[in-house]
Amino acid sequence: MSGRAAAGQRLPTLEDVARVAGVSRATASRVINGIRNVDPQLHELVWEAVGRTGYVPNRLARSLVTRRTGTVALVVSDSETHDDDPFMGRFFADPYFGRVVGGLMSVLRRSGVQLALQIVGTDEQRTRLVGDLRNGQADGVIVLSLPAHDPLPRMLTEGEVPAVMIGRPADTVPINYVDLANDIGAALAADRLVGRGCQLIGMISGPVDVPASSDRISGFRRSMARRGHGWIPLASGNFTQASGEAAMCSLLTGHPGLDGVFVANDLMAVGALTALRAAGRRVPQDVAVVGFDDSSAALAASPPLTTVRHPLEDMAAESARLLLSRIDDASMRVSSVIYEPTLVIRESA
Amino acid sequence: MSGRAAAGQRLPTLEDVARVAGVSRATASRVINGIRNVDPQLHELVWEAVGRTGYVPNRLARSLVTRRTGTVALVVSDSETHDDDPFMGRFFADPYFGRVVGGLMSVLRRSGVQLALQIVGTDEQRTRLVGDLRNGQADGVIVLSLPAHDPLPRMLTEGEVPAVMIGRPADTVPINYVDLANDIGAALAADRLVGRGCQLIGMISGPVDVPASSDRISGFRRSMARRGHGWIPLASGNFTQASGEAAMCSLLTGHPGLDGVFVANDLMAVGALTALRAAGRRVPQDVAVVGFDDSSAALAASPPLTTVRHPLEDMAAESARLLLSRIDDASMRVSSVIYEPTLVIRESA
DNA sequence: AACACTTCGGAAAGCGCTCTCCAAATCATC
DNA sequence: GATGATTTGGAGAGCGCTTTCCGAAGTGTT
Repeated sequence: MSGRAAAGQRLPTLEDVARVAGVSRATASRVINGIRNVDPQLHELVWEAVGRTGYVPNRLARSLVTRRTGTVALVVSDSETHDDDPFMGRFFADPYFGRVVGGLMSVLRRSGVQLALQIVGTDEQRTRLVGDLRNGQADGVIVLSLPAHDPLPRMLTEGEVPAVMIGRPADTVPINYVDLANDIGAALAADRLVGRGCQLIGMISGPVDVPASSDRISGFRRSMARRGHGWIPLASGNFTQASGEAAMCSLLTGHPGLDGVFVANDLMAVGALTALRAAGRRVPQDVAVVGFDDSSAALAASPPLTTVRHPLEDMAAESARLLLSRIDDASMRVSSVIYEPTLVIRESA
Repeated sequence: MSGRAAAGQRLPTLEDVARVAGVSRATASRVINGIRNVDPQLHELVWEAVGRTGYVPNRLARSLVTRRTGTVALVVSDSETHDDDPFMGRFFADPYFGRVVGGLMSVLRRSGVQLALQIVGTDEQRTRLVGDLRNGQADGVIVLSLPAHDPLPRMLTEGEVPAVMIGRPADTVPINYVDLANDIGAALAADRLVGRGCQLIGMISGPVDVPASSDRISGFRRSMARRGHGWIPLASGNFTQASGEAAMCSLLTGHPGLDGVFVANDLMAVGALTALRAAGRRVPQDVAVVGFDDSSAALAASPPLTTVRHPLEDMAAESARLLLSRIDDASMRVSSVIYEPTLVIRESA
């Protein structure tokens, strides 16, 4: 049907289509883009020529003039690390990243929008990124910001690049974001642990300077205080399984009577489970454990983790929708969406 | 330092830089791209103008003429499913995807190459994709092909698009690929299980029509046969945890005396562990379990899984290197790399 | 039949950049 | 100092596409 140009040849251009159809380039363009009314007869002729030549519009050329690329960038903003730092590897291996991509794609695919992945580690890379974006490299960006104080969000707003963050920025920046009510999630965990009758309840947190983490800490503390637990033992890790195991050990050493623990993410919770088992504590009989994220690790753990469900896919999808409408309507005011987590009860608490 | 153009304004172009520096566009271009010798004085002038104007080259325009985008596409080729099919979500949530991205990025980042994500489900989308690629949408592609018989690899070679597959194509296609010696991995598992003294050994496989999966089956069968186990009970799942649990149940029903099982991936192995526990079997005392992948689930499982380590990041990195050199040298012959897996011994076997 | 109004196709001006070609300038050589 | 060989800067032709502008043709009204 479609006469593919012999491989290796110059590909057919709009010019070729126009010639074959016997019309001007302008008319061919109008037909192909469905713009304005075109005589049905010519219309037909053009499409036939498209079929015969095997024409495929060149997106680059089109973007150059329309100033629209049909591409959205997912930028992962990392703090300055060595190139060989294995951290990024760990980040990608964590289901977090994939869930975000999946959520974004579920929306972007429908709109025929592409996703381009960008990783920036240094300020120089950030500057270059913003420059490229202002130049129309992508129509907008979804930002996944890892460092506690990231200059990127501000750079983006100043550069007037349509952007949506997943997770609230640490500093106050007028940028759209989609976030989770981390404090509510922590309160859910507190409820469960206290409701179960736990007396001495500890917490294993993530790094204290990233917003998602500090919100979980403060939310947990506040909620526990309201229930008469004025002080709770705290150990912090870095969201990895190993750090969770270490934190659990230190918690157990300082407070042997611990009978409940809230862990700020599932991966660390799995580590905590290991430490607990090694210490001869049964879960949930001796120590109840509540995790956070409801990642696949929660279900795989034994016992399966009671955990705060983080609707990450939904949040990512929403951020994509937000970005898309922001791209269509530049005048859109900054608006953000906060999702409420729910508690998934399994066996660990 | 850099005089940012007021936001919302037209961005400075090469033309502007040339004017400010008092040279021609051609000279400015040459200086910026470091091409040919340029009078050191002009050189200086141009860079100064770049700084003063805050000029950032427009990649789109550049790509249009150079026919190089500095972008590589990661294509996930899926079989035709409903748009709302949750399968893709599961795929992204699995660490497999993230590990591939991480491996690719570790190489691409260094070369300043971007990664664009593409998902194609229907043949129409595949056709459009190849068209776009031939038009120079990306310099090459890394293909992650899911369906058993995917037309994409052949379309890509016929379209002369530089491509590297991760995982061997099911049909014989002259395309570069990076794969794992799945059969050797299966043999490693067989060794371990037999070496432990297991008498009745079963296997839980993935879908029988995808190469990675069938290679594990045939490799395991062959290796077991060589050790005197002419026939092994087989149940198959679809690589999900739930399917692993179900498969284990059916295996146990048919062969209550089972004392060893090789599971074709860790996620299913975790499911199998659950089924085993429910059936009152201790692991590894009653039944030894060997998984495949060494994903994070293996370490999180209890007991931690003995598993065949799949060096996915390394493979992805290698595929990126292969693609990059293929892009630089179009004449490069088809060449593939096969990685050998290793066995990671933990507690489950 | 003359007028204003609308509809529609084509010519051509770019979008921002690279790169070929040419002329001018520089250098070396005898 | 004249000649040829080599550098080096600028003019301008595109890359493939969209879109403005304009004139020609068609429609309807008095």
